[in-house]
Amino acid sequence: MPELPEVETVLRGLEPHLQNQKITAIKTYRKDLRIPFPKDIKQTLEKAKIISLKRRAKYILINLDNDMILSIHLGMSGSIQIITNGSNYDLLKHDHFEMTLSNNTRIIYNDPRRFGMIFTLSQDDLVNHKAFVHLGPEPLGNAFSAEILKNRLKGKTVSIKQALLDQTVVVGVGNIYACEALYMTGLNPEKQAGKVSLNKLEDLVQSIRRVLSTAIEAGGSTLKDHRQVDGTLGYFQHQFNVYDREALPCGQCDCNIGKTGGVKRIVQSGRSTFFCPPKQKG
DNA sequence: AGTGTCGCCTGAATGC
DNA sequence: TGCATTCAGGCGACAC
Repeated sequence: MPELPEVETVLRGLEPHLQNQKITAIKTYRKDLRIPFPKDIKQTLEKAKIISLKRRAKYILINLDNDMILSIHLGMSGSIQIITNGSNYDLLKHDHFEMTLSNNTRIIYNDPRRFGMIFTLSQDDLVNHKAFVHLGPEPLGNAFSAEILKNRLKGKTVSIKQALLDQTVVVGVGNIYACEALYMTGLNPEKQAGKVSLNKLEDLVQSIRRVLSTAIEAGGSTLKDHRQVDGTLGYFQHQFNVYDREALPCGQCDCNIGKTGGVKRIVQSGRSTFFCPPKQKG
């Protein structure tokens, strides 16, 4: 469930703890997540120094001074715990990976459903690695625009909702923010992707940018709150306009709910879509 | 190449 | 109470 904003929030939470630290120990508590841990992960990471943290799509990329990158994907249920100053911590069920740093901080990855991925790659492989080579533009970057989107949607017969979830179209948008962005744009999620006008796509691009930016801001405050309670970084709860609000009023509701039935839930390609029919006719 | 479906995985919620 | 079923979803694999 972590989408771009949650991943970005986790990254920002990790950054101050990881930057310029040396990795002193790596432990794996099982052999795989969604994919196996690299066999040589210990050798690759131990003794390396962390230079910087970046994000590409929903991947956290930790750049090391040995020209390698540690890539972490939270999948659907991944979260990260930061234990500082050698505080006591008993491993929990589903803690699968642990990294100890020279500042005596422990970074612990927990993932009940194990849809996440942890792997390493070299800087040279970044461009051509199969996880990254087909990815579309970053929605918050300069390379994302209505024209680009129009181009990528050309001839697509799938719904605009499904297209937004397609990583080759645009990255970082998952089920929740796809629903929210379409609501904000007043676009019907079932509209054919290739038939959305350039004008509407202008609106959609702005909506995607806004919904993601707002969520990142919300994540920032969540981060503060979380740090006071414990060191868990991961998915955070947020107020949505339509997502998970079946039969309830939408965020900007001025409809007669008795008549309209409120937010509608449909299933597209096996995924729930929530939308407000009167407001999303486009 | 584009599209549709399935499987991975656990825990919460629901059904009988 | 207890057991079985359904659902959640990011993303790769696969079939057509």
